[in-house]
Amino acid sequence: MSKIAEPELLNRLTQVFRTHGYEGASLSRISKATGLQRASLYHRFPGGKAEMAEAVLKRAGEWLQAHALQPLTESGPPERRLRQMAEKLDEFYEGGRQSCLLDALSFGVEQGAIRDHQRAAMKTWVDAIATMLRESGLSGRTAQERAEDAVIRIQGSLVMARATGDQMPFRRTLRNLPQELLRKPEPARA
Amino acid sequence: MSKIAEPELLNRLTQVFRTHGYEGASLSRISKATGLQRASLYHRFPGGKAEMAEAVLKRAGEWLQAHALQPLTESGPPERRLRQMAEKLDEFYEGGRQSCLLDALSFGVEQGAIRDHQRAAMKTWVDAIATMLRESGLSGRTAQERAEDAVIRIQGSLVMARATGDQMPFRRTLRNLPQELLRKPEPARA
DNA sequence: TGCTGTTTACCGAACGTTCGGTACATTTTA
DNA sequence: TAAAATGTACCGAACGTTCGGTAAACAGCA
Repeated sequence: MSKIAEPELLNRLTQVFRTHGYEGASLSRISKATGLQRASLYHRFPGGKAEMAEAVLKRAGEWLQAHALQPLTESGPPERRLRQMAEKLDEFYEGGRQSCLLDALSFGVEQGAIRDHQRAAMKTWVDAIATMLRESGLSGRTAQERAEDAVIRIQGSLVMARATGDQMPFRRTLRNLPQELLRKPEPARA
Repeated sequence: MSKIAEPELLNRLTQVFRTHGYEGASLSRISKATGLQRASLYHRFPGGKAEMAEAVLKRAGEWLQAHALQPLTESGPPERRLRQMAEKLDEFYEGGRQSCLLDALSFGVEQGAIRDHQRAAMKTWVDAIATMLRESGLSGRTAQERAEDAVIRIQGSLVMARATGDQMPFRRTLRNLPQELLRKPEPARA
């Protein structure tokens, strides 16, 4: 059928968007990365670049859901479940060498489906962690804040990794994530 | 002399780069935002867009150094100094509504002066916090990691703010920053 | 002071290139 | 052979950049 199969095509598209952002992901670059000419790309994605970005976001979201978030809902000690998530995130972001699409595609994209998708993905991610933390005994409010904190730390360490070229902070963040999230809540301060 | 003075010019340039990233900051957009025609921009910045981005980075770095990092070196309780930094960061990022240039300009920019500048800026920032934490009694290693953590949290919460449109996580991150950084180090775990 | 040459700041128009996108012919597959 | 997938050739628009030139401020000197 296709000279290049859908999954691999999406892989390469993802790579381009992650590296260059939305505006930097020109059709020339995409064409070069995928081996498909402009017209062939428009055959696969009649909606053009916007549809490519959406497809890439959708797929990344599905992968994360299936591999990183799904373990959170299973049985076993909470710390273990969080470690599984961290492991998958490490894989997804290639140890900090790859950017997050939610960051890369948040510049220059005004509104529309892409923005909506981003917002929803972020919420899904936070909610999944928060739900798990609540089931582990944390209060609703603490669980929510820590879940946000977890995503914040991951995103921030990816930014730092990209800006400095050093992946260590990212890996350390992932490693410390489980215990940070599960630590005893400190009493409210004066 | 100038129809638009240097500081205000840089303000508007900063705004464009923050919002759209490097590739998204087209000369048309910059021209519209500054009120200067393309050619006039090249009078101010003979090096073109790259020089504009550099100038913007330089200025942002100087502002942060003078307003957010300098208080860290002064006298007074550490927590108070950190609160002053957080206050200035809140101002700089307009409560989470503005992106960080270190993030925005990290896509699509291959290498060269801009990349070097980013790397240096990130290091300066982390070092300033780490030095202060060390002076507050934290061990060198803990201080370094927590300083990285601080920057990570700020960057991450900005990403989240941008992706979700909600500024609360950013503000909460800033508010909690001082106590998070100064809390007693936990003993090494099993 | 008045004159003159230089500098500063800006602009309109155009440069060649690349952008995202399309019509249509050709190849591949079933 | 019909349909699906890909390639060739091209479009108008926008890209970053440069050129030639204008108006005003500034300089030195009589």
